[in-house]
Amino acid sequence: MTSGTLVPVFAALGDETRWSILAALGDGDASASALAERLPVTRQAIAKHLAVLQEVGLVEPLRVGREVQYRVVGGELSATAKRLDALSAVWDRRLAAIKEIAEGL
Amino acid sequence: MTSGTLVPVFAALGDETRWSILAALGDGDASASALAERLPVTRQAIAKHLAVLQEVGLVEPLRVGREVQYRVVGGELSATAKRLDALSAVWDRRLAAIKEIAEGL
DNA sequence: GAGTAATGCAACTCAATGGTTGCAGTAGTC
DNA sequence: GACTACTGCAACCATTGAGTTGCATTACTC
Repeated sequence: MTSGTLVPVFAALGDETRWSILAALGDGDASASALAERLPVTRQAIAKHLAVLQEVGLVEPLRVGREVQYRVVGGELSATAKRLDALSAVWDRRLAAIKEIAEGL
Repeated sequence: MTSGTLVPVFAALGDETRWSILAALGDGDASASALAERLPVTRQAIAKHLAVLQEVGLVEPLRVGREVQYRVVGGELSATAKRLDALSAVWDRRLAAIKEIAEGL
C-alpha cells in the first residue's frame, strides 16, 4: 500500500535536469557525451543522472561501438502513471469514506 | 512540455516519510503533534514535511481550536496521475515515431 | 601501432534537506 | 488569571545529492 518501488521513481522524476535529459532523449537515443553538448551541464553530471534514471528503469543503456547510447523506456513512464492512478483511486475511496463518517453518518 | 508544476510534486512524493504521513492522514485528519505520536520522527520534522506537502497542494491545513489539522487533498493526487498519464502518452507516441524511423522508414 | 574520442572512476565542493533540540508564543481549560 | 498543550521559529548537525575537475581506461580509426 505504501507503493513499494514507486517512491524511487518519483524521486528520480523530481528533478528538472533529469526531465531535460528525458526530453532530449525524446528526440532520439543519445550518449552522455552527446547530451552534454545540448545541455548546460557536464558529461559526468549527465552520466550520474542517467545512472539514477537507469536504476529506476526509466532509461536503458545500449552499447553502440565505443559509445553507450541511452533510450527512454516508454513503458515505465506509463506504468508509473497507472500505478499512481490506482493509488489515487484508493485514496479517493478512502477519503470519501472518511468524509461520509465525518458528515455525521 | 517540461511538465511545468509537476516536478515539485514528484519531488514531494519521492520521500518515504512523506508517504507515511500521507498514509497516516488517510486514516483521518490529524495534527502534526498527533502524527508525531504515530510516526518515528519528531513533531518538527513532520511539520516540515507537511509544509512541503502543502506547498505542492497535496495536503491542506485546517485550524480546529488550538490545533491545526491536516487533510489529504485527494484531487491533487488524481490530477498528478492524469497529468503523468498524458505525458507518458506523448512519450509513447514520440518513441513510436522514432522507432518507425529507426527501423528504416 | 599511434592517435583520438569515447566511457569510467575518484575526489572534491557546495547547497539542499531530513532530522534534531530548545525556546517563545498562543489559545483553550479549570 | 493560572495552567496546560499545542503551534511556530531558529539554530544546529549530518547526510545526501547535484555539480565540478582530473585522470585512467577502453575501443574505434588510420
